[in-house]
Amino acid sequence: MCDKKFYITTPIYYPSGNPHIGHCYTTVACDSIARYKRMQGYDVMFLTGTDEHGQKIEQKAMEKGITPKQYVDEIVEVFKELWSFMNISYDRYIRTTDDYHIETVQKIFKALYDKGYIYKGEYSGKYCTPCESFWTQSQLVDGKCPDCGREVIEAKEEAYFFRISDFSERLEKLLTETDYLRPKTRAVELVNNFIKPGLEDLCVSRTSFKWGIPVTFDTNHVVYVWIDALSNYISALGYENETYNDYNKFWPADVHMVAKDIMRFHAIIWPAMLMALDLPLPKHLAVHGWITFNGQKMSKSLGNVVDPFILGKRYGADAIRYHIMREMALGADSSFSNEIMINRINSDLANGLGNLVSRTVAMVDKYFGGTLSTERKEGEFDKDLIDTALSIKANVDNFVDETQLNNALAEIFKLVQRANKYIDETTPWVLGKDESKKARLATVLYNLLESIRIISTLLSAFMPTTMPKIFEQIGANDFATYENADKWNVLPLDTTVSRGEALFPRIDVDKEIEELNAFIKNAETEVEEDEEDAGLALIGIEDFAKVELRVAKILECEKIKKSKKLLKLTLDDGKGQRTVASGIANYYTPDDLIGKKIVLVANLKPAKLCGVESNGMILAASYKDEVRVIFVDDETKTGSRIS
RNA sequence: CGCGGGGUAGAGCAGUUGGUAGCUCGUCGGGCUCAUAACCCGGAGGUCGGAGGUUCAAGUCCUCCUCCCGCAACCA
Repeated sequence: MCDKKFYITTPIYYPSGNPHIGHCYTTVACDSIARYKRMQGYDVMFLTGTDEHGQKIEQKAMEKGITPKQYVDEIVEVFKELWSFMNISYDRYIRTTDDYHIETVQKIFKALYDKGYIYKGEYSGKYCTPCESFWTQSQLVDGKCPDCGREVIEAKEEAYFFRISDFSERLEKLLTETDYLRPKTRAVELVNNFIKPGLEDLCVSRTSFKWGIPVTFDTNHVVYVWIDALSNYISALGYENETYNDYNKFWPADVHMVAKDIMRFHAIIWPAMLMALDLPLPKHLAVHGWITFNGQKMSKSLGNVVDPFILGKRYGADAIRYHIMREMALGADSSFSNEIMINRINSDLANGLGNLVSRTVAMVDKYFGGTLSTERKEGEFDKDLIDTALSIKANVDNFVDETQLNNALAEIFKLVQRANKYIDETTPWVLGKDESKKARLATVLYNLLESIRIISTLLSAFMPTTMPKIFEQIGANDFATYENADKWNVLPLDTTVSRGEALFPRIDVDKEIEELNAFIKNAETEVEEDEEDAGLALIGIEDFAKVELRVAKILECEKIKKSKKLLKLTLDDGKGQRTVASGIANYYTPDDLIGKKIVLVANLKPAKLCGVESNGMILAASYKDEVRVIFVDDETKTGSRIS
């Protein structure tokens, strides 16, 4: 029994689609830290899960004609399958649809209400009836719905609010004066953008959809995402429920790891909730960037979503884990491309580590028949190798504690390089030719085995599948412990090795990239098909007739200064001139357009965009990130109706 | 003047409190042959975005300019 505990969490993921490499990023990092801490003897709680409520899930389920619960059940299975595939050692998996979580959330909501931090108010927002959505003043575009551009009405909806503003000062201090936020550079951004302008009370309930946790004392309302999702970190420990009872043991969390898009909620709302509940705050919020693919943010429509299953099957889960963590710098985005990944796997894992093990074991096999003789002879170079080997554990410890996994790995690989160098320095193949140098040879190979033992022990948290294979090969099964990772002469003098398969086979870069690109192409095709399948509902001719399409000529065109994407077009619609703003500045220059004839939607309600009043829109075809305006040939009379 | 981050060798990045500019990959040359055509050593390659300023000394501090990227706003 030890009193060292460690609690680490991933966010709970939103299962509105299948998991991708981005989900892996956070989860693999947490898993490695969790494993490392377990190795160090901590009693670890590693939590992950899924956030399963909300309007979007409700809609998706409806589209598929199943219940929301059925819908999330399916996707949760895929998540769990992926975690199993990636060898994720979570201790607990929370689903916000679990009974105990619901119980906790309801109690928290009530408690905050009783304390006066939640009050019933009116969401006197702007409401767009067709979209069934509320918008804040700042979201409105010229007072109109940002989604459809129609008039919004002043509507009032009953809602509950959380007095988050009560905690402004404490939050600012938390962010700027403590090391809660990692990296801390983000604190400025948060404080300037959200705290300084004044925190608005947060709307924490909804009546517009039903798929959520009901407010016990007012069942028209369901608890909105903030309180529902964030509470998972304590409900999973049994806070205010009977299912678990290790809240006292594990709370406060040591690390919440999140991607930067949800930093805000974890940096502001979650601490505020805990303050309101009078609970201790988590120790650290580690924020990492996104994985970008060839410099672009990953997205399905760009067809660059990396499927972790495909990659894992080709290169092994550990190789993917390694690459993700090696590239991951706290806070920064890391670019992902098949080429970078393959090169990394080749140079670090195949050429560096894999080859080191291979050549060492092969030599023990070749010169000693697999079992080292026991006589020894020290030599130069030994000390330097041993010093390096014994120093890395402490450094890795520090990096892991600071959630700098890329640096932790770099530290370990310093020893890989040092050991490879040691082989060159000591030239064991020369020693092997001289029977009188057997003792020296045994020492050299032993030192290599010891180095590999330390390397593989420390790496076992990061690559849990492959490292045991190394233990096996170097005969270290009983000795590869954390305690031994800064000790020397641990393996028996007459240790026995056993050759095995190549740990990380070298990858043929060109061939693989070609094949991976083929996968991506296929994925793109599927997306296309999906989009076609998801076509709109049928309409009658009378609906179409409501749209007034006319041929118009572009008289003038200029960029709208305040905007990146908008061009301001002056059109002749046959009756007179009108101005239209169009988001095509990335695809066309004014010169491309002036004098051309295009199709105008003439009866669209006006809207103001970046200060320009737009009367209508012009038709363009869009595909992926390509946009082409529909031009009409010059003979067509300006102003003629299209039907 | 909305907020923030960044421009350092071909690419990707480190550079703490100002004091000889480093790492990984790539490239070129050499060494070695135990090993997964792997390993080891060395070279080339940077006026550290630009211009001023502070200083004995600036990638590192100050000012201005410029470009890029996020957020926000916006793709009628």
